[in-house]
Amino acid sequence: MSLDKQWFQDLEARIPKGEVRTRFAPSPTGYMHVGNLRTALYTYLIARHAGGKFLLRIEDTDQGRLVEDAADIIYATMRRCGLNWDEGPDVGGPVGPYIQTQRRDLYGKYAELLIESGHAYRCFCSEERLSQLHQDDPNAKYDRHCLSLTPEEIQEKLAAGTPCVIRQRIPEGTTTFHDAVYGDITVDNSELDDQILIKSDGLPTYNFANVVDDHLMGITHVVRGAEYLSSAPKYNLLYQAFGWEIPTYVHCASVMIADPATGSVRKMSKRKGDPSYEDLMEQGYLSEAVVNYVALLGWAPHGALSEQEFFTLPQLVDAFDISGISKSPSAFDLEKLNYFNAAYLRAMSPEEFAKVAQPYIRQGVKNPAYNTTAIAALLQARCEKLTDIPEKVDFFDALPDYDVELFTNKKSKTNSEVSLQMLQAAYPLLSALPEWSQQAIHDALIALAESLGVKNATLLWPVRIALAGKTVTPGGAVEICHILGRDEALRRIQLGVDKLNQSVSAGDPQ
RNA sequence: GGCCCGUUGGUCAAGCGGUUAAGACACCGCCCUUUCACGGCGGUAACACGGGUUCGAGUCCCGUACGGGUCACCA
Repeated sequence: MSLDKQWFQDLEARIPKGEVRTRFAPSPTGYMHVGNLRTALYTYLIARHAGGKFLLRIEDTDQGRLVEDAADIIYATMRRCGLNWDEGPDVGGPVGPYIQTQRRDLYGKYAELLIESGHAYRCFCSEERLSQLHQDDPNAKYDRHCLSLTPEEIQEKLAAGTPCVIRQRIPEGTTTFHDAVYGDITVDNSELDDQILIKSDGLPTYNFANVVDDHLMGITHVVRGAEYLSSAPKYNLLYQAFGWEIPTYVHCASVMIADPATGSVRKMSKRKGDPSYEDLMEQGYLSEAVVNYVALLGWAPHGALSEQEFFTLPQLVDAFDISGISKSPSAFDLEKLNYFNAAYLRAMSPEEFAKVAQPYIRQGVKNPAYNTTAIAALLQARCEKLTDIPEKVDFFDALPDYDVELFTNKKSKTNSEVSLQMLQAAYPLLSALPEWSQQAIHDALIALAESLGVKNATLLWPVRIALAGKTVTPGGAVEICHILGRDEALRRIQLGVDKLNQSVSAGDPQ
């Protein structure tokens, strides 16, 4: 087979030079995992920080694992996180196509190049033979059975249509590669297998497609999970065999999660029920909060910024630095994400918050008479995530069947008898209030407490219990009273009076 | 098991030869207060272990232990 030099030259001529170019290269097999998201984020930040280009490439060479619509989920997630790409499957670019199956013809030609230069060879070994080899010694590498085939034998098998793969020929010696996070790493080539470059279906393996595409797309920084650290030497050998410039490797340690079952940490895994980005969104987290939190899982800014922990995406772009990436795995902590999310919720303007909270409030409060904006105002400082909302506000629709014991609170100095007196005093006051505003209700109740000679809490505790039927509520007695409206508020207070009357007349001990 | 990587409080982490070893989450206490929060103040808690190198080591080197990764026609 003769190779068309011009074809290669044309392809190479398209490679942009003189700018930082990074790529996120997911395989479309499912959802965006937290570790993936972080890798995508760092990849994006490195490019943007340097004023370079960020590309998206879909690695779909495994026909057996394709998942319908998985690529769309990736696009949507990336966009929602603000990780916009300059080149990619849907937006095009100078070095496309950006989907590997659409580039399938090209990998074989490059593999052919390697065969010509002696860096690769065809292998006709059957799956049976290979599995037998593996059975004999599970740790064995390929025995290079096909390396000794003569050109005639190869032609013969090819002509006969024997399925074959192309393998990388690993040379003798040692290989050293440099990683921006881990430094120099040297391995003995005897540790390296003659890995398959082109599968028998003609498609490249991940390792090969990655190298070819990264080169052809002008990628300067290869950012990926640390699980690829051990295959990096094979990459270097491939780059060297082609005579290509080796990119800067940036390997990122795994994202772990505490496993309550074992009391230790393990790698995050969807299969074990650990949340993906999509799950977190469903659970009421804000995308900005997740991105901010995830950025800090395995990276920290240096110097003056080392105490800062709240970053917008543009601020991350500005502050991000590869040298701040951690070598050791870090654990995803939902508690801390909650903290970030709560902080983001509180930092929103009341209008913004009311807007995002509205659907969640409506899950708990169906009655259209109740103003969701007013309820939102009470909620803003009181929830860590949006999904906390419905159960916090359900008492507006229906007063729970609460226990009379709730009226007794030591700190407020209330018991059933005191509460009864308070409610009986509050009822006519509220009933006669000329204006049903929050201010008017507040002033009237505070004045009542003073005239009764009790502390505010002694009056307000029972009122709030009667109105809400629960000890913990968003907002105090005044706010709830106002939102419920006069009729409903009075009805509930009367209900409280009745309940207390029964209890007191029954002679219940305090 | 071979090879590679890692190890600062429960968690995220700063530190890059000389510090009383930052800060944040969580936890505890106090204050504020109309419940719960929010906010404010304070507190408990860490350099895995053993050898070196050095006047001096969390910081450098070597072991040990523990943890992780990887050894596919998966990515």
